[in-house]
Amino acid sequence: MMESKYNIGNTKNGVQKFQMKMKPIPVIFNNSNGPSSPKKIKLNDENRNPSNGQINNKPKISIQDQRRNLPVFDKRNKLLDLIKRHKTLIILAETGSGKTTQIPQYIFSARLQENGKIGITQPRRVAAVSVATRVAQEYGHGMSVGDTVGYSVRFEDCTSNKTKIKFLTDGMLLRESMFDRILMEYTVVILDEAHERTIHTDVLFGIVKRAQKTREDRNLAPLKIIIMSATMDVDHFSRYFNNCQAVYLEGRTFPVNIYYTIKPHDDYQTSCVATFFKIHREAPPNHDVLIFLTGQEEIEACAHRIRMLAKDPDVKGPSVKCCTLYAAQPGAQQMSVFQPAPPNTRKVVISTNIAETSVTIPGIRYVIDSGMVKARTFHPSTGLELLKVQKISHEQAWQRAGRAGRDSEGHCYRIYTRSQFELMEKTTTPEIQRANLATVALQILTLELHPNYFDFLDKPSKDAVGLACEQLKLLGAVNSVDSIILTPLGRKMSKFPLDPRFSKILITAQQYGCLQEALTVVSLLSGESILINPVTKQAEAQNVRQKFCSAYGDHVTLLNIFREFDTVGQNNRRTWCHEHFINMRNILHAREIRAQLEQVCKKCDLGVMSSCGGDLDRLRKCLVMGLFMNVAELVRDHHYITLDKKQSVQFHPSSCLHRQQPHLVLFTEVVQTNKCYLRGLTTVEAAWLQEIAPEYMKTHTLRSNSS
DNA sequence: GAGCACTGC
Repeated sequence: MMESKYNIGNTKNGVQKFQMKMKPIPVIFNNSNGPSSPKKIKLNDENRNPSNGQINNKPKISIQDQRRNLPVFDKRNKLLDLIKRHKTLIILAETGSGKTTQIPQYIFSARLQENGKIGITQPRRVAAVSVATRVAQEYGHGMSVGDTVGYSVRFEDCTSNKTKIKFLTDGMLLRESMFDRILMEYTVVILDEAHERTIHTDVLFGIVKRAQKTREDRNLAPLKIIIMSATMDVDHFSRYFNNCQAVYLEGRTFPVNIYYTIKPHDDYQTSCVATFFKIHREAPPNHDVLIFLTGQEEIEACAHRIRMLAKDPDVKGPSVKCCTLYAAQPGAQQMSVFQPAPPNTRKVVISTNIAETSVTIPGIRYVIDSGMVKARTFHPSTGLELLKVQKISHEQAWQRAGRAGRDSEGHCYRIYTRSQFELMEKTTTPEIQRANLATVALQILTLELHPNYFDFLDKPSKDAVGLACEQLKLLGAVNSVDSIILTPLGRKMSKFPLDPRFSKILITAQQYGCLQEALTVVSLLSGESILINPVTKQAEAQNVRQKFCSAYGDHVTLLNIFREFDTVGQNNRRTWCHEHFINMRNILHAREIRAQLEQVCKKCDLGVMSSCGGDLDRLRKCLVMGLFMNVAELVRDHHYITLDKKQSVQFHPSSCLHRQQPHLVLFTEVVQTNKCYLRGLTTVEAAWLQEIAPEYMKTHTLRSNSS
């Protein structure tokens, strides 16, 4: 049997061998605490309530008292005065200041929004929904969400004509801006969590700045812009917004003691385990631990080691409840992280960076920070995506440490030395500088601007913008790479919340009579993977799903799975998904996406919902319409070369085609890990390429024209 | 025959 890199195998030998090297050498930390954080961290008054009020055994304090207890409360008048006087304001606010829930209410009570709405963006759906719900409660007077206070996220618009305070995801405001580029619905726009620098917020910076100027020039109702951020680097934001005013707001979190290792540790996984047991011996049982690692396999391996070691009679300390947390996990498993550990038990959560910002786990007193993260980067010169384990930035390190100080004083053990820390990057590279920009370029073009001249806070590279424009031209969204005018096809493409290549597939599906199938495939590609591949039951998962596999490849296989799922009755779904190793949350999500895309198709007058039934050539040709620049041909045994950049690649082993070697395939993506792998494959024929993408084929010739 | 961090429309 093959041995996994991380020794998860359950063979007797594996475990025994594993146990031999399981007692990790203790990691020694520097005990002088040093600065606990570059930010000012203030200790809570005993009587004060944490703003989120999650963990609190003290008598209930009224909502209005809680509001008054927030640090931002004392600054209310000063803030309102600043907001009144400045058309753009940066609010630098620490965690726990209450900025997100309070500032919109202050503005509203002072009627600064006049006849318009206050829009507040959040990078994540859950945040937009939960903050809106909280503010509606605080606002009181029997109001429920959707009245004065509402939210708007994908698939869920909870607003009415009475709504004045509207929380929405940054992606949602970006989409709104494509219908009204000067955002006349709003008189105040607050871009919250700006320091996270999501690709959507970055584009919005340019859009609100421009909207403000345009409204000024045309004597329309002014647009107030408020940027709320936790970053220390205000100057950068301020310069961009014409040297606007910035104000600092202190927060309320508990002190976190930081420990660095005395010497560097290359095997950060083992060091994390060792550090956990050091804490485990010393800390009271109800003090929980959060460990940051990089990925699923590593996390499961680490969990296995901790569970094994915890059973060791030599190990001192209470019993251990070990949970893992990563996005690809089935929902139920994720929930167990939030359940408190039984009495006299220590909970340890091993997580990816999902616990950095997206998920808050109550009760964490200790954080162990490996200092590493798995990140996706994009290389515009090759068009290649790279998934790579790399060092985190200072920003991320402080964010991780802060997770130990949510409810009370905490501790953070960094599995790196102080000098290693000093060498890390200060900030995380903004997403816009490491992503495929095709969608962003299309969005900018809807504003009749050229992506080369868009006013970015931080410009993406010329290569990246060039590649995006080139792709849009190949797809027919523009007539030339310099054009700022979208073709009718390009305008239609911009209506879809999709990568332009996928929009193209849907728009042309009608002419191949396979819109139904195209919708299904694109929805499945657009959401997260529906396949679950547990490390220990991989063969079983692949066997049971074998019946769905198509000789045409992965896209048709996905279609088969979705079609079968649709025939399963509501009551049997959960069992069916479990038996077939299908992620139910993700397949239901894909179905939601499908419904939304179908609506967009109808709005674009794409005609009746045609189906190709069993004639799957039509679907495959239709996929070529959008993905002709993603084609690879066989050169020798299992080795392929991409038509576009002549990159040497292989099929990813998870593909249902990986044992076969068709002459020509199209792929959804190429990802470089240890090797360059193609994922999401469909076999195609050379003649189709000539027929469907004659322009492209003029500059890209196949090695062999025999198909 | 090997491994896919995380959001969002």
